[in-house]
Amino acid sequence: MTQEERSEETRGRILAAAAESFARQGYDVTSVDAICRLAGVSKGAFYHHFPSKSSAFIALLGAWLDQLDRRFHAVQAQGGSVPQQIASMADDAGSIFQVAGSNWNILLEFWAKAKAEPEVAASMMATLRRYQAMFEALLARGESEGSLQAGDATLGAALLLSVVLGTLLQGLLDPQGRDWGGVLQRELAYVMTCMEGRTT
Amino acid sequence: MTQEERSEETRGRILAAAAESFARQGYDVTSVDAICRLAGVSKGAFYHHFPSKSSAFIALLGAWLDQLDRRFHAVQAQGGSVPQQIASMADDAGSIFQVAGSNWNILLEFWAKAKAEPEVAASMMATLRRYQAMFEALLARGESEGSLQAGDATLGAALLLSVVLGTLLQGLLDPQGRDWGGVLQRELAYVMTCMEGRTT
DNA sequence: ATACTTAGACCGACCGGTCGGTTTGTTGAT
DNA sequence: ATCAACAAACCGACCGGTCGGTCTAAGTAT
Repeated sequence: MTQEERSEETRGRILAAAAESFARQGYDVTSVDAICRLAGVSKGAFYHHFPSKSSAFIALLGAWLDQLDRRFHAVQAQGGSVPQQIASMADDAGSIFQVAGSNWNILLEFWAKAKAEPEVAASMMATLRRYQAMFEALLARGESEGSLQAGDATLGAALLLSVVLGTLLQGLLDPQGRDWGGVLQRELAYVMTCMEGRTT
Repeated sequence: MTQEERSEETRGRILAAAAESFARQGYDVTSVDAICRLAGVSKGAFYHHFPSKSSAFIALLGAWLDQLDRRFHAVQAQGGSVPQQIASMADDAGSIFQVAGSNWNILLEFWAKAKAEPEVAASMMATLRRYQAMFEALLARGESEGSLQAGDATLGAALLLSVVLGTLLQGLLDPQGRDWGGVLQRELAYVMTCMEGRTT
């Protein structure tokens, strides 16, 4: 294995260990030593790849948002009517709930840290606003192609975002409570049928 | 001032200081010393009133949930049709967004800590399920009194909860972004008009 | 091919400082 | 006098980050 490959793998192991620890215990409770232990790596290695503990956190946030974007664009690339695309996204998001041991808990950490870490806050705000704009554009397109009469696209986009985030939050807080993937699909289907015929 | 009054006031000051610190910096970052400094009280006083830092956190969570319950019941006690009551709750929840410097940020801390602290997790799950049940009952009542045709009350209740939580989350992450109180009101109004005429 | 050099990857002991919690002492109400 | 209410010094554990040193892959000259 070349040096670069090895280096990249170590970096990846550190990030994976950090993600798991942050998701399970939270950022502050997780010590750098614990991350290194879990990654099977020394502290020196950690600080060779990251200048600080928080920089690893920021890196995770970036990777996470990138992955989200890729999912989003994959759905949009496959085409279809607007209601179909939204249903697709609901399926996609829903399927994530079922992934056992997935690290979506780290989302709570991102959200919680946003109020103290300006960089996290900025990322989160930008992401929220970007998705709001994307949903608005999607609804407007649906209106123009005739598959929707949602009325106020801004309000509709906010509603869709709220439903997704709210359901996600409930799923994180009460994972065993219900089949949240299914709930999200049905909620969005419900809202979409409303938007398919209305004038307000 | 009697001893008991003085004691109660000190306890209150500690709780208020803890709430503010937790909301602003987060639970783990906040030191007991910082709480005491903010409350103008010594460490001895803190550990006289609370056996541990986390017990103060749990006490705050309990107080918070109690306050939420009181708001909820106040709205229900004033009567009115089901759609009116939900609009009332939207107004009530919406007005909270405008309260400057309110400590609703502590909600993020409660949510984040739920994954590591079983007691917090249990409280959160129980609260979510209780409100789900209350919304279900409310929708069922609306159906029986003829003011609603929401269809699946379980789904409808989940939808309402998701909208509220999702909007709340967005408001916490991007407070300056929009008038979230107004957004919540309009979102709920939108959903309610859907529920007023439908058979699915 | 082989010996030598170099630079990045990695190790792990260590440090200054902080934190949750305890202990001991003091005060004021009853 | 007694005891709850508080103050303040104190303790041991731990944490983020540093630093001198080691190892090894990759280049270079021969």
